[in-house]
Amino acid sequence: MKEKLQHYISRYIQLDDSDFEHFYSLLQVDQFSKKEFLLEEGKISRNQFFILEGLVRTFYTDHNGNEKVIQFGIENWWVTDMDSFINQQVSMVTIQALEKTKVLSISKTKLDQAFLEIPKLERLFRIITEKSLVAQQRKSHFFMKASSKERYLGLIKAIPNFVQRVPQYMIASYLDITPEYLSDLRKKH
Amino acid sequence: MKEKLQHYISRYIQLDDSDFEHFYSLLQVDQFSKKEFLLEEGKISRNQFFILEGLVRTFYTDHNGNEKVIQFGIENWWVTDMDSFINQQVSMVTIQALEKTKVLSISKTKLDQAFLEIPKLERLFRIITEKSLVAQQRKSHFFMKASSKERYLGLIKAIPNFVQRVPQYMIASYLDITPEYLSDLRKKH
DNA sequence: CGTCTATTTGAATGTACTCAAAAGCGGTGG
DNA sequence: CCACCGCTTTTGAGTACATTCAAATAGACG
Repeated sequence: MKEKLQHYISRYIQLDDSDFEHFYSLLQVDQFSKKEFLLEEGKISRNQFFILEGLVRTFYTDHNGNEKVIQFGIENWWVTDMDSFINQQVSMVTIQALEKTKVLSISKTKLDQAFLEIPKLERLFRIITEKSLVAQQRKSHFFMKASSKERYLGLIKAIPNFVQRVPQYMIASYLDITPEYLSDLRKKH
Repeated sequence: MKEKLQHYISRYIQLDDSDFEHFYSLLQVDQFSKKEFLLEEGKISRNQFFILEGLVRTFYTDHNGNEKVIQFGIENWWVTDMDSFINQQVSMVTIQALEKTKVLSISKTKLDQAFLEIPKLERLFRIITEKSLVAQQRKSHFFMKASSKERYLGLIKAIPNFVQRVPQYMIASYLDITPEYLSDLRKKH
């Protein structure tokens, strides 16, 4: 738990034990059972979550009342609605556990405090944010570039075992196609 | 020039004059004439650019040889291909000036140096990166949510005067529709 | 003024959607 | 342990949105 975070951090910056302990003391361990919400649409995202184990999805509800998945989050990922978290505005999205999920969470207030008290964290979160940005851009470009069939094949190639942990209609939603059409694609290959 | 950057920075962090001068000394003023490239596909993005004046587009070339615009950049924006810049990998995109464009540029090496010598810059770039991430996400979500007609209307509403500075086929490309279909949309409203 | 580039028009086509219904699957209670 | 219920996936028909391709028209610039 502690070690998982420490190991994660060590991939990006060097943080001595006392700084790490200090940071860790600002975090809180939380558990969410299947279907529970980490964040709900219409509320403000007060926390950023580091996933220790489990699986979550982020989705919004469109004007027809359909839930559209925009991201999945797994072990060793930070998740939140950045727009809501940073600007402390009402969120347009919901984050929900798809499995029993254990996280470390930190509030906006405490994170801001952490930045002041442990300057090295600025670097860590700069790097994490850069990684997120790159991931987000790669996703966008792939979606623009690829046909829906290629998107599907790309996904099962990129994270094969992950597809089995998630119902197909959520995969379809993530790929931005209807479940019916995904079913078609699967049949034809 | 100097003042533009200073003013921009002051929106996010407080930086004393000596730190600012130090940072500024690592920057270089560059000018690109219309159609010139700030970055070319297949090369590594060595620099990050702060646009002082002018207009650029970022695009990639798809398998049919069509150029697909993924972003425009204007005054007071930092542009680069983050994926290529951060990981110093070959870039998949090209950045081109659409007008005579004046920028401040900083190399990866110098920016890394700057982070070590002026720790406050970590915070500045963390914040800038967060802003970019949020902008990128807003764009993605809007594109997922809205129909192509809504995307067009949204664009001309968001940045009306900007549409006139850019040929229509680039707008179409940015909206991820064909120029023919955009022409249709415009006719019908 | 002529040439090159950008935009519009139109017809044929394809990709993906909607809606309705059937089939499959998994968990729960009797 | 089986039967049923609810949820998920598949199937199919009809349709809409957006594309391709070719050609005509308009616009910009030297």
